[in-house]
Amino acid sequence: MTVTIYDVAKEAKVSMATVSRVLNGNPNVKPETRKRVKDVIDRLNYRPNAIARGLASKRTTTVGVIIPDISSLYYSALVRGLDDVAEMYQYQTIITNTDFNPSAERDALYNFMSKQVDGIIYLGGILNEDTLNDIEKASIPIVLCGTSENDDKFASVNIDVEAAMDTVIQNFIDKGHTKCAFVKGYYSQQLMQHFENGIRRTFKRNNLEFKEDWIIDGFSKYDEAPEIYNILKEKELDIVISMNDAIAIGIIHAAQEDGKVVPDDMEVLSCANTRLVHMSRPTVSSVRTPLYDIGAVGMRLLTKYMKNEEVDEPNVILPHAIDYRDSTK
Amino acid sequence: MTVTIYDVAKEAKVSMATVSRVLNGNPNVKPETRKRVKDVIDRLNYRPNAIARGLASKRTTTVGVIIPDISSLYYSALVRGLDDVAEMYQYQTIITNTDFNPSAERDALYNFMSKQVDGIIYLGGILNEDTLNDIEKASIPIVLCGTSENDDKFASVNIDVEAAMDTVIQNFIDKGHTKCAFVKGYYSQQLMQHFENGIRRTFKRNNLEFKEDWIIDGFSKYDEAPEIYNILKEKELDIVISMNDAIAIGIIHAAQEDGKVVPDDMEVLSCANTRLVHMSRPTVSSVRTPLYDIGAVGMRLLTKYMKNEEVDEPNVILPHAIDYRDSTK
DNA sequence: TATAGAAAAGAAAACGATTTCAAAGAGAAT
DNA sequence: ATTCTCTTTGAAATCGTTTTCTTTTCTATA
Repeated sequence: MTVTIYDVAKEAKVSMATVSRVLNGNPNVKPETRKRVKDVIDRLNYRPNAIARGLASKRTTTVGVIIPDISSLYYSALVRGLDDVAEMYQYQTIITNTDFNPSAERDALYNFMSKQVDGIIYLGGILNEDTLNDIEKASIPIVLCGTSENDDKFASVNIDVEAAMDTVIQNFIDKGHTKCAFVKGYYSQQLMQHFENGIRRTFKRNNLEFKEDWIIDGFSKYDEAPEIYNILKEKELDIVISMNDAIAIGIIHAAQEDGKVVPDDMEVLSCANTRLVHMSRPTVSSVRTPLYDIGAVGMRLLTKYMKNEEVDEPNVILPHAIDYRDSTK
Repeated sequence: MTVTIYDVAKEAKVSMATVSRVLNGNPNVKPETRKRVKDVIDRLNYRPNAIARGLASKRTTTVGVIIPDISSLYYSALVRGLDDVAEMYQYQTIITNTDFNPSAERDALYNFMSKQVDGIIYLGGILNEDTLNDIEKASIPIVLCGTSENDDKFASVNIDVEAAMDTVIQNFIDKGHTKCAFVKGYYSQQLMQHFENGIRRTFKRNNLEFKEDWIIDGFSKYDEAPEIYNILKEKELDIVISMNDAIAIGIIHAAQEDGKVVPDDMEVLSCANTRLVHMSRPTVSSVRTPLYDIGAVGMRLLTKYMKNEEVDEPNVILPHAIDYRDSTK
């Protein structure tokens, strides 16, 4: 039926071991033998069974990816970066959406372990302590991308979000503002915490109070923006830092609907950096997070671990910038 | 080191076969034995090795997905639908981005075969004849989602895009228009062909000529829209059917930049149906393609094939609608 | 009490590769 | 011609399951 390494061996009049050597580029094969085997492989159209290979070698050339939601522009940009690098290094990815659900994350992780993935990229929420231990016990390399884990236990790739927020807020304060709304989004708690920390520390440094009720949480979609806008209006907050692009745009639209002009009557800045920021009018000022690169660098880092290469810096901080566009003055 | 089925068997004082039976819910196990084995499994924290399982059973609970670009809103929406259903049926997906590159598609397909996937979801361009034969030979179930393959050789899920275009164009013609631009996008040739066919047939039925140079091809990104707009202006085309949301929005913006008012001076309708259509001003009229559902239904269909269930209709056509928003009169 | 038949359990052969270890072959040096 | 070394090859174990085929153990009936 399907042609196996045994068929090739028989046909080429060598042992399975030799075929295996040819397959894996082992140099200890006489050139003529190699050629003979290769010819047979071509002729029989033989393709090694990756599952059998995985069982024997304990390597699957597969990496598991945990992600909240692939249909989000933010995460899919990350994933594209990570997939492209995986492809370069001949790995495939198994992606699991978890919507930040801890038990879904746990299940996914155990699934990965059972499928013997060579490594894991984690873009999720908070890792459960027990699950963590199990991953460590299985000694599967794992890299955290853009989730801003405090713990230096794991390799990670991020930007310095606190610094980014510091810059943004200082800029607003320098222009005479003393308050701002912070609209959270559908991201991991820690990531949001880091953003918040950045905002807080800048207010503090300037001896200004950051009021708890400037934090607006619990919204995740563009459609909910009018609701958010009403809250902003009520609280008389005309500087808005939104973690989410789509929500930032929604707030702008809601303001316009209300007869306001952005940025004259309200300034909006987004912390995400998807294509959307260019696609609204006015265009949205934002923190330039290199999403694709975070994914790419994360996967590159992971390949190093998977191939047991030297890693000089396990916690990578990528550069960021603030792009001021038309939604701010 | 890692605990295997053998360890469980020894500890529970049964054979591996019995443990395997418990694992797979085989009824031929005495309840007390079952309990004993289960207890040991829990105690040892045993997790079956999916690779070994795959080798022995020839089932991997994995499906391969071929997709042009996961970072596209269009495709990631499809994928989310398909992933959710896969998850329900306990399958994981391996996703490969191919950018419509035929050789990348081929490689991905062979990779899937070597990894012994239980099924394949294809959202790509055109399948190569040889590759096709190999898939058939390997008898791996495959479902085409939203790629509008003419061939009824494979199961598929689509909307009737020709009918959709017919409706749209007839509507424009009824309002007295006699020409329209058709801006292609980053989708499969066949899909675009189907859209084009729909447009053509409606013009023909109305005894109107559809001019070849109304077709604008070769653009894929929002940023390129100003260029497209210039072409439109030159050709004096004020009705624009864009296959891509982002490009539709870009054209609207370019028109506005040029002092025109959409829809008064130019009407724009998009064939894609991503969240973007709501997020521009004016909002974009579009064909309501149920992307998530196409993915979900496609995966459901695939599970039927993978479990050898009865399939009554392998070529599913999902309902569509035309949503007229503010970019058309 | 014997016994047929069903239910439960075990032994061992797959599955299709890699990998270890030993053996054979080929030259080179003496 | 013999020995030694290095290269090339093969035999067989191994990876961790499932599955087939027996064998053993029950249960119910005669």
